[in-house]
Amino acid sequence: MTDTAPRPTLEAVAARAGVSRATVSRVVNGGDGVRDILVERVRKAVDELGYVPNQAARSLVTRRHDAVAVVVAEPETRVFADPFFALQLRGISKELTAHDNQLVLLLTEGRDDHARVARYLAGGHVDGALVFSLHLDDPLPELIQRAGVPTVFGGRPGWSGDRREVVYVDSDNRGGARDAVRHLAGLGRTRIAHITGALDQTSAADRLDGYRDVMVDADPRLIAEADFTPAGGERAMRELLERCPDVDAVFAANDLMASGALRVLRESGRRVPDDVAVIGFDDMRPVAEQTDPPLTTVRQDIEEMGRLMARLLLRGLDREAPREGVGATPSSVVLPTTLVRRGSA
Amino acid sequence: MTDTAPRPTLEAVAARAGVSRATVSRVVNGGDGVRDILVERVRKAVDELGYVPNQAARSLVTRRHDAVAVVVAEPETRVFADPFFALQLRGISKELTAHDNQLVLLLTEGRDDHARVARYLAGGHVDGALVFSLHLDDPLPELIQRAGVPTVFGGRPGWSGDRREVVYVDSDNRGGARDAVRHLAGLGRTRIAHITGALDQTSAADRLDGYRDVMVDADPRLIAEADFTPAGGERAMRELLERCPDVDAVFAANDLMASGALRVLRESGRRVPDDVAVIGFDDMRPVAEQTDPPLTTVRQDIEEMGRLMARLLLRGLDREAPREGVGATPSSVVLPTTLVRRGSA
DNA sequence: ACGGCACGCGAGAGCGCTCTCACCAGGCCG
DNA sequence: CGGCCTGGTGAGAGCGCTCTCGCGTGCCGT
Repeated sequence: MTDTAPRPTLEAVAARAGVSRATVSRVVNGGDGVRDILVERVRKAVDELGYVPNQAARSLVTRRHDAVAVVVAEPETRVFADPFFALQLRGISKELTAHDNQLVLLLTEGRDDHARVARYLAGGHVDGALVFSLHLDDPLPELIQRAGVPTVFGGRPGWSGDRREVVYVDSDNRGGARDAVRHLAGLGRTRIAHITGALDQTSAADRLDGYRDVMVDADPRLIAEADFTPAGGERAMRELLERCPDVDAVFAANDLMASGALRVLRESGRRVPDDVAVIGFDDMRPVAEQTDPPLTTVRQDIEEMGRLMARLLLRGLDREAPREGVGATPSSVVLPTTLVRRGSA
Repeated sequence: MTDTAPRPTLEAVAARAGVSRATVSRVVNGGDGVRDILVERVRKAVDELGYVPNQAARSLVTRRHDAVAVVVAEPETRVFADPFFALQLRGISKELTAHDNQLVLLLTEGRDDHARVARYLAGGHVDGALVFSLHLDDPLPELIQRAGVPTVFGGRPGWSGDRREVVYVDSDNRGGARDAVRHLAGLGRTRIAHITGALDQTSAADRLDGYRDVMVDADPRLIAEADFTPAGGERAMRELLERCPDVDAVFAANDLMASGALRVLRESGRRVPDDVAVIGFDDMRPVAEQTDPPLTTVRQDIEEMGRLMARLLLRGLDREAPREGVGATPSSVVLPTTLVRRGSA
């Protein structure tokens, strides 16, 4: 807990290098149009003095902050409980760091915080925002969009976004689900059940759609609604066994629920995968690799999603590829998933 | 992706309210010493114009940022893989938000990033830092301390800190370990083994110390070194069974390793807890509750740790309890742990 | 040889805010 | 009834930086 020493200013560096403030500024910001001799002198002075530009002063005039807000809505929910969040953040962080941007984290708890976040974003403290919001009825995305801050969403927002373009990055939930179910079908399974996630989240809804794409006229009793939690998975599995004792495969909308299902199946005396094949979603390593048997699951590249979100946002901010018409208004990206085969299917 | 509209300035509000900039500033910052009539007028003008203070301009003069950096070193390691991180962050976020501070997240990957972080902190962009660094030999804590930024560490840093006071928040790892081992002893177990965490982390070392406190002259073969991962736990458990087939209890330094140990014990035909009792550490719910049998473990209040770190830092920054001599220089805090009994011991 | 034209550099005007200080009322004391 | 405080207000000087100008210098063309 020490006090900050008085920091040298541009003026000080200028004096030491025997040039004007303007020249120091030029050097510090790239040094174009300054003779090499002077550049050298200034660099030396900067080093000797340990000069670091005052970001506040700079932002005041440039109106740029080189900072991006990451908004995570309602972290009580699943995002926060699993490594998802950490991985996305890591991807985001890497990308932002590579472009010298800071990451300002805003976590919201409940509706009261929405206003706070909106105010902060509208306050122009950051150049843009990356927003994670899971629930269909979450008012946050719209609030943010209205704040007029360039934004990229993590996961397809439930909200349709007027006519303004909403940019998001998501996994191919539907396609991944299709792959999973097709794999089960390819194994010769015919009574393939689905344990859904919380259906007020687009990811859960999309995975259900993927399931239906393949199981075109599936027995509706083969679909059990749950909530992405292990306990929910257990409950759903019990329901399924009761309704359809002949079930021979289960596609759970995430690994946590799949692990719950696995437990119930074992309790009921079913062998996995012999009697019932099980597939999860996410490829949450700590869970998927530790279940018995190890879980076959649909992997999504979480870290890459984060990185991509940041990249899209920065591109939109003209941080890279200034014009060229190339990335003027970036559009949403849906990342592919891959099926990871382990023991359970 | 919309552009930010031109934001009203203090001047504009002043004009509209028919007062001077100074008065508006006073009102915005608490409004002491301004007649109620004027306060009212200014508030109205602020609302009508949607005025939000420009933080950059404010920081420029106040030299305060109302922002705190959270530095997470080497997130490849365990912090990042489990909900730990998310929970701490949540605690930190809550506390910071309550005091109107922003959270700037800095994740470092490898040594190269150290300099970057140090530079950032030294750059005076934030008022203080909360630092998570796990490894004994990590140079980061020292770098940061030298940057002269008020800092609170998460977990006891391995580094002793010259003579400057190092402030940290930690769980009572040693005490928690003692409780666990005593509990096992209380169950009548005599051949109590310990699976350590990565011993280059203070938490692992402290838990080992706690184990030794109780098992004063334990058979050294009862101690197996591992690394906090499930695979490490499995390996260690196998070693233990080989070295000491008569082992009747295991205290693992975290839940992940305990889950691995559980698997190996089952494979070997041992019943838990009948033949071998098992205790973990952390109380990572998704793991501890899902093992078979559910894991008895030592709980630490992660979120509270985060909250406390933030509180200590803010207090050190004079954000609360300005003088009074009360919290002038906050000192480290070690939070108690509690034993959570489930099925495994 | 002289006018023009780069190019390199410095002077200076702000960016939007805070904060000190001087000023002007009143109300109080002597 | 005048001097003096006191509390409320406004004027103005910066905080450290960027960026536009305009002024020199050296170099080219004719």
